Amino acid sequence: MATWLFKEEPETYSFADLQRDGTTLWSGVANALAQKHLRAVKKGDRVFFYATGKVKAVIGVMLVTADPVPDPADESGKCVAVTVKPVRALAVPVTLAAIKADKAFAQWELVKQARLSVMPVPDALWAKVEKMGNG
DNA sequence: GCCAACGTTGGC
DNA sequence: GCCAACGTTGGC
Repeated sequence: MATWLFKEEPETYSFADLQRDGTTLWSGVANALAQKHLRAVKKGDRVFFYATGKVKAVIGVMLVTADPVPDPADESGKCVAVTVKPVRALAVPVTLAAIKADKAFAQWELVKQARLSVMPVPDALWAKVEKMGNG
């Protein structure tokens, strides 16, 4: 099982929206590197929901419920999308500021490459964020 | 195929 | 609201 982080602007689609919907197709990822990561996602993988914009924090955990499929919104047919469902909201949001303040995260794409919207999460960092999110 | 110009994203 | 970083586009 691999672990990932997906970014979304909560005014576009929030974690609460996902909890309400029960499941959603994570589509509309256009960036080439983000697509490369997305194609490597597998059913059963876990994903952090990171809210951009005003929130700027990891706020929830999701589960991938199906392997990547062609993104129905993409006319080129090259992009993929994955289906996710919510697992739980973190007790405490893990803010970008808190992540940046800890040098263990210094090499992570979340810190180094602000515009990347899909990225892997190394095991050690996943455990650390989960611990920080438990409050 | 290169690169300048332009557009977009996301943090501040 | 601004701007840095980065991606994309289009002219050559």
